Amino acid sequence: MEKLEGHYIKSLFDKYFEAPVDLWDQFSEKMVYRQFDKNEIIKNTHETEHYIDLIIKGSIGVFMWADNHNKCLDLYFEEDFSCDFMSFIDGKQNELFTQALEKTEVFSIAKSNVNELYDEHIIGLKIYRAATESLFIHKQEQQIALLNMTAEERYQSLMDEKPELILRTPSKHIASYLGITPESISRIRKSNPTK
Amino acid sequence: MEKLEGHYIKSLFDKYFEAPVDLWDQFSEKMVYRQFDKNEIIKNTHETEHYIDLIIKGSIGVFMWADNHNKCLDLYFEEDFSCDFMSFIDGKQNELFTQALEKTEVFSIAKSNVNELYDEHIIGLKIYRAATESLFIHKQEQQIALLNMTAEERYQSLMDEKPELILRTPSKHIASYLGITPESISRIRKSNPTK
DNA sequence: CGCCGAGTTGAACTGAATCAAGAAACGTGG
DNA sequence: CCACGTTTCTTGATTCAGTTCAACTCGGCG
Repeated sequence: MEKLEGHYIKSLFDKYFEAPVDLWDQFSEKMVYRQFDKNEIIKNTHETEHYIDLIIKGSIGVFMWADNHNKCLDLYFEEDFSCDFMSFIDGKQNELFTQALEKTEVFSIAKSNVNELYDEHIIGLKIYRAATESLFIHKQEQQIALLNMTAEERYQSLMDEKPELILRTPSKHIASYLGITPESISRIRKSNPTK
Repeated sequence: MEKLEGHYIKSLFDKYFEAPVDLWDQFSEKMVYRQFDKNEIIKNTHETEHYIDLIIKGSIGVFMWADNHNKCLDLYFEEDFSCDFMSFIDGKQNELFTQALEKTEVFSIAKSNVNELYDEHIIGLKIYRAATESLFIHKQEQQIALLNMTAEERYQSLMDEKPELILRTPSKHIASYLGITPESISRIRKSNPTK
């Protein structure tokens, strides 16, 4: 797939905000197809994020380098919007980088085009509002998990919510995403042979 | 203070988004003065959040009950906007409650008025966009702190960034905000007599 | 075939929690 | 303003979840 179509985009956005198809058709013209190899860095540390990437195939992680380890802050899959939102929002460089975890295809929206959409259509702002709200809620859920749950509970919870994530993602990334070591993941799996 | 004035509101919002004073004057008419006693519950668990509260005096915490403890997810002070944003955004009840930590005065904006502002002025949406973006960034910073820093480092970092918070807030709340126990806070303070 | 990164397993260690008990601070009513 | 009860804070002893370090296995790939 190298060209997007309004109905398809609409179906992706409907969970956030419903808008007429012709708007999405118009919107699709602003999107650029890109693809990345497995392990390719999409946005490196100390670069500014210029794109929101809609994942068509593959998966992308947002990482940060600290204490000689990559810490995974978020994982994105098909139909997710992947982005270092922190940098995208404030327009600054930071310590985060994004990396394709598999061979990955995306449709990218440049920040300048996003801004243009806001100015042209109030609906663009409403979509973006919905998106940032959903980002906030997801982050708060991560915070609650880290504050209230043990390593094992966090793993179980992820397993229940996104079992396919567990299968497709190297366990070292899952480990750092949950704030634990690969060794601990390994032990949790052993002690709990629910697949 | 029981009535707000455009220039004052403008000064509060300018860090998020700049807009003309007359808009803020108009906006101020939608705000209602409320006050709460120390420890008064503002929004209880299993209630829906209907307001964003601009704190004029005092402080407010967002808590959740889990494992026989109140876990503090956020602390707000003068000139902050306090809210259970999770419930405000999705309009649902949840496990969170908000509580005044001191005698507290706020100007509240009802959700219906916020929505009205969005519909009447594109600028209202832009402000809200800025606010949700800032919420996301703050939450991600909390996530990064929990993933990368030790209890002591988190305490030090909070001390450096908001020393007045440490002085005004009961340490049990600071403890749960940082994801540690009051006993550990006490030991950290002892071992590090930087005030 | 041999290498190399990823995953596993074991043993020792440690940061922080838990449990328990006492001291200090707070506020409420007399 | 003081006395008393309640809550918060401190301190110590113990425990434990999860890390660290190190050695080994496995599977994929050049």
